[in-house]
Amino acid sequence: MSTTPRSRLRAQKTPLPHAAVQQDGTRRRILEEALQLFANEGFHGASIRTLAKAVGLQPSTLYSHFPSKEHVLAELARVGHEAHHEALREALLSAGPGPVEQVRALVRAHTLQHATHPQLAVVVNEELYALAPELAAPALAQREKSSALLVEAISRGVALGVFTPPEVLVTAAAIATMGLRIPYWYEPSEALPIDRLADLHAELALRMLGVRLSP
Amino acid sequence: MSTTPRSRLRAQKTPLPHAAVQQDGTRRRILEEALQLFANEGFHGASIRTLAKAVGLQPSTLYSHFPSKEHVLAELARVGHEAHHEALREALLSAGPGPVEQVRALVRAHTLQHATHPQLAVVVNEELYALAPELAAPALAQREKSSALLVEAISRGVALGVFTPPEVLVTAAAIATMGLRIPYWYEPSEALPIDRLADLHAELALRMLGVRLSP
Amino acid sequence: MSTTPRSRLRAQKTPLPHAAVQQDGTRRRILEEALQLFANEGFHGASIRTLAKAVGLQPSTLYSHFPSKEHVLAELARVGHEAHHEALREALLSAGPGPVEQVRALVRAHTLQHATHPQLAVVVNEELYALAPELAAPALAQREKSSALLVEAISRGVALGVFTPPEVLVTAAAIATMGLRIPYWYEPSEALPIDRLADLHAELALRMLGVRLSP
Amino acid sequence: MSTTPRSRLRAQKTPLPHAAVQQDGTRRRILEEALQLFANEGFHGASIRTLAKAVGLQPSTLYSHFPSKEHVLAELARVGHEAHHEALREALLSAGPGPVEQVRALVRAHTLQHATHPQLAVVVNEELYALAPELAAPALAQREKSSALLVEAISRGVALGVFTPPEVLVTAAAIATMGLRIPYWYEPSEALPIDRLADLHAELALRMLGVRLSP
DNA sequence: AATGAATGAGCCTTCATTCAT
DNA sequence: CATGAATGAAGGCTCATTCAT
Repeated sequence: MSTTPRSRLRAQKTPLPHAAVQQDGTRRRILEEALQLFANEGFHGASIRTLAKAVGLQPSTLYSHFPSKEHVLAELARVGHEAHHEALREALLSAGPGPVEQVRALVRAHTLQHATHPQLAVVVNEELYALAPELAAPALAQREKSSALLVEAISRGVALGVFTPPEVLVTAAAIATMGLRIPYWYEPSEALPIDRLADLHAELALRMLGVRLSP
Repeated sequence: MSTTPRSRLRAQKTPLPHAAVQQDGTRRRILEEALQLFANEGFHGASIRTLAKAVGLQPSTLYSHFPSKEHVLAELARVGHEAHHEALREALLSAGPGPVEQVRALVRAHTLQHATHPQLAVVVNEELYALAPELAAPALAQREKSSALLVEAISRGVALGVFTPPEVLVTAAAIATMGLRIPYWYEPSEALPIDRLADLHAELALRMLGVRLSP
Repeated sequence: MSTTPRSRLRAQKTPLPHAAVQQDGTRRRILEEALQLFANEGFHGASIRTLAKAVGLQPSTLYSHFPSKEHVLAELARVGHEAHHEALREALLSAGPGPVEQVRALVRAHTLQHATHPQLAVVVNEELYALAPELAAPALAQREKSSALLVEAISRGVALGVFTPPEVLVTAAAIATMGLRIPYWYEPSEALPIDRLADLHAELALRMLGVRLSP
Repeated sequence: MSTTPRSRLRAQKTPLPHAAVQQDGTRRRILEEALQLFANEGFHGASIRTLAKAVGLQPSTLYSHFPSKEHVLAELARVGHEAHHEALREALLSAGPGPVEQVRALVRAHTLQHATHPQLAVVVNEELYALAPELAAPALAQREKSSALLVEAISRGVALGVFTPPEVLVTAAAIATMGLRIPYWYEPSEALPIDRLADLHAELALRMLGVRLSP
């Protein structure tokens, strides 16, 4: 009854993270367009034909670059998780040794990543289920490692008596979750620039952990 | 390369909320099975054939009960949003007049709803994009009203000087978001029963709002 | 439902006949692999990609050696029919002038050819229909000449009163047919070596023609 | 370079054997057209689209009647082998107890079957390789049983001293083979009607077995 | 000779849906 | 209400082939 081009996100087209930039020309263009399509219409909702048309190729040509539609998603998942993990790791490295600084750094990086690459965040978080287990595995492993970084920082803070969360894992989940929904409601604006959002999320995270910053 | 029955949720099959129980037998069984399928495989990933088989009917028979596949999703969305909104309203009614009590009641109800009906939560939150605007509209309207309830409670607390969030809307989003991801990681257990999870989320919400409960 | 590598023949990989040996290296390797593939999976069932992989080349490279997939089959057909015809001609030359000796020589050669080159026999006999008429024509012409050799030998035997078949053409067809099915059931063994099979078929042929050898 | 509608057989369209006549209307028409197509262009050379068009249906409609293209072939194989086996069995039943009569009856039935249903014979003999093993299995089992009938009759004749073949199995193979190639060269004519062909093949078979009928 | 990207037609099959029964 | 045959569009993917390098 209705031919509906509906879109899941408010975000405009955003570039791939640096991790994927080095890829060869056509392959990269395929990834870029697939990112938009999978983000907006879902993996199952986007067709190879639509993707090919978006890239300006014949459907069959896609198979010179990826062995299947699933592999395109798998590559996006790999790129997305890698970029995310790298961002967290760098944040941790440039933060001081204190748990407060570290959590702040982690949350800021997490937030910035999701606000800067909303489509990638959505695809990586919502469409992974469409992947065969063996193709999803690498991404899931990296995801585990990323969330461990936060849990460890929190645990150290608890051990040091700096953090007093009501329960560590539930609180860690709550903190990580704040970032995940960003693509669905947030749009950068002068009133709320990305960097300010990152600060706010860090502040909220620390509040959940029982840290009182301003009296 | 892979024949993969992959599932998005850890949750087992859960019943429809009371709001949908009154529906006629077959129609209700269709909704129940559609709920499982849309939750696990996505709206586009689940086919009318699969749904029919799950219900024990021929595909064509579904059209005696719903005018289209989209309408099945729309009905689930209606039911889900209605149940959710109703839960929030009741929570608010049975809470006292204080903002702390009200936020606690709202967050608890929000959490309970998502933990008790994880499939419905997922379908309602992730699959609405597959609906034509006119079919999604009622659900989106109700969603607006629901989130307004929280924002209002927070705002009154701010006005009364009870709450001191760093920023009202971002904080409200963070609080609401805690609930939305529950289906993806939470499973009821003795160590963390649903009611305890609700308490924890309420506590975390109040912390974000600057309320110090235990000294 | 099934990913099935099925094979039509029991025969292992066999070499091309001498007639084709003189061909240049890569071109010959293409013919050799095509022979296996066309024999086992049929002309339409084997793809240029599979063939290229078997040879260790890219699909496009095949076109440096043959103008099309059909031409590969045509060349196999040519080689096969030529080798077959050559074998019959040589057999006839080294046989004495008597019809019995000649039929024996022809049948033996026919049998040996089919037992020694089962793949080629299958391709040449079963896959020719996949060729455009103009490409199939040379092979069909040679086939005509080959079967004429047998019919002539028989006819002379009849004229001389040595052979008393119930009907010349049907008997000739029956004799020729014995060889054609060899690839489907025969495997060389100590109990039934190729040469013995050839003798048996010759004996059977002569019996059909009414010749009583052993009293 | 060439769009070639080539045909493997000289035979015109022939009906399905009685065994398949009882099938429901559309399903049967699919089988009938598939028989022509698979016989003339091979299983891989015939497409679902071509088949659908020949039946006057949409391609998708075929899947209301058969779960896959392979299953259509499997059903033809079943029907063909069943009809063939049935013909042999009936021939044996109406023959007297003597080995000569029995071989004559078997060969006549075998020949009649192949001359009357040439396309079925071709499909059943040449296209079975395109079937997944589990789908081909029933047909292969029946084939085994059918050829056992001939071998048994011959063996009994040998035991009784009536037959003196040079070697039982090779002779049996030669006898059975005569029938298999009929579709490729035989066309019913006044000069050589089907029944006469059957007599000739029976005569040739008995000659191979060492039986001298007319002095 | 060989490559790899690209093509356009075509592959088998599944899709949501309709309709006569 | 329920069915089963039918539809027409679209699904992911493979086909043989071309061409610039």
